[in-house]
Amino acid sequence: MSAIRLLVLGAVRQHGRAHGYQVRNDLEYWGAHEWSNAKPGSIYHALKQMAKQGLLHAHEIAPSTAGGPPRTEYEVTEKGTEEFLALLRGSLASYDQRPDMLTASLGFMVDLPREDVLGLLEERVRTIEQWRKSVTEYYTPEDGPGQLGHIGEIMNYWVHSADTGAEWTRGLIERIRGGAYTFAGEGEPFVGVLREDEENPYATREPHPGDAR
Amino acid sequence: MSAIRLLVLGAVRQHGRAHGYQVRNDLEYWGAHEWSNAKPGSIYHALKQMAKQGLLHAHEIAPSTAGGPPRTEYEVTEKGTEEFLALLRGSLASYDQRPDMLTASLGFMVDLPREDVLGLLEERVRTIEQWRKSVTEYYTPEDGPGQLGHIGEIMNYWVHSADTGAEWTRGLIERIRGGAYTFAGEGEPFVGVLREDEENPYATREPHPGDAR
DNA sequence: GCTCGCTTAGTCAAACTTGACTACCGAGAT
DNA sequence: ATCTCGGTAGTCAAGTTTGACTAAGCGAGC
Repeated sequence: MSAIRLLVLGAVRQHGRAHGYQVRNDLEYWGAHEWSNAKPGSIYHALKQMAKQGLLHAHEIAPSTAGGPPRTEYEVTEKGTEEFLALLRGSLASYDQRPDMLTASLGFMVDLPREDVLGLLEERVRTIEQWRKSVTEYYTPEDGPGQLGHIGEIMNYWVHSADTGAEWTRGLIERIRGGAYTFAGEGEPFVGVLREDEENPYATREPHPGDAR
Repeated sequence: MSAIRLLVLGAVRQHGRAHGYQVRNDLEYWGAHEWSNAKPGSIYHALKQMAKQGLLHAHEIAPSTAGGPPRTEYEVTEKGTEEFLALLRGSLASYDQRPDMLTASLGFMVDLPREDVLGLLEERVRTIEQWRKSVTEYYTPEDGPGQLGHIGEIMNYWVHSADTGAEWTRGLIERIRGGAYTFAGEGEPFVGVLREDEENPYATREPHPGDAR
């Protein structure tokens, strides 16, 4: 699964009630069009689909005063909140090697209590270690590792990714355990969306070099 | 773009001529259903689409002797070979953070001359360094990095990934420069597909732990 | 001689993604 | 007065992905 549902649910949730264009602007503000598949079509599709599945509640609204077609506003339902939290926990704890999911869940991690996040990240480290073990066991032929030829580089890459990913996760755990950031139930939450009247300082900027998506 | 086209072109190319089920078996042999979106539907779709676009040439074949519906055999056209090499070079040189593309291109890298691969990997390192620079410049606010809150962890993760990715690439460059592996034009190529009569030792195995795809 | 299950080979609908496109309004320029 | 331009809000067709499903032959067992 892509990060689009997590992102859209998270954006609507932070507003309380939001229309598609607002969500679209938030995701652009977060730079999500750079590191995920957050394009207009995907966003509107996700909104409609999740409304159909009862994760969002859609309010039909009269034409906006600012031009353009009439807009629909959405609210996250209880079921939607559950889904959001499940997606968030899942992508913090699992090692699926998808940078978009991890990036999105880092952005939302403060919506969970500190202790929960620590537990999930520890689970993540365990998952990575287990994955590493299964890879090295599985792809080491009986005749010794030299037999694989250049295919061994694939395993080498995977193991390197797993090791550095685990190392980074341990660093994050330490920082969080050391008191960094403000988590759910610890006071004023971090504000990560644009207010209705606020302009987006990151709109229409040039892409990063080397982005081949 | 996903890795499916690169994988399918590569598989057909190594056979010279192959039908869909053969490609499907190769990809399973390579474990590609574990680390990419190589499922039956995607494979057959890619074959048909690339045939329509002239990258593959389709031969209609009589019903197989082994049961099942009649099968279609494919051959890579000249245009398809160009596309394959372009995809391969592109995914070796660019930093798109997609493990499936890099994994696939590591598997096929020996289809290129050694010097070409070295050049592409050096380009990869430069691309990563440039990307890292643009990220750190862009996301460091005027008031100092502390202002970002937990959002700074996203940048931290990206930078960590970039640095470890560059380091790994430098290691690979060294090994290849040191004479490892057999590249195009250097003699007997590595055989990476199943012969028609060979059984697949990796068929229907249990998934790796922690795979959340 | 018949059924059950396995392998072979591929199809299909539903969902998702992509990039381009539409339609509307207001503000400033002509 | 009207024209065009940029911002607002969303739609659409084409392509891709997913997971379940089909259909045909073969061999083991009854």
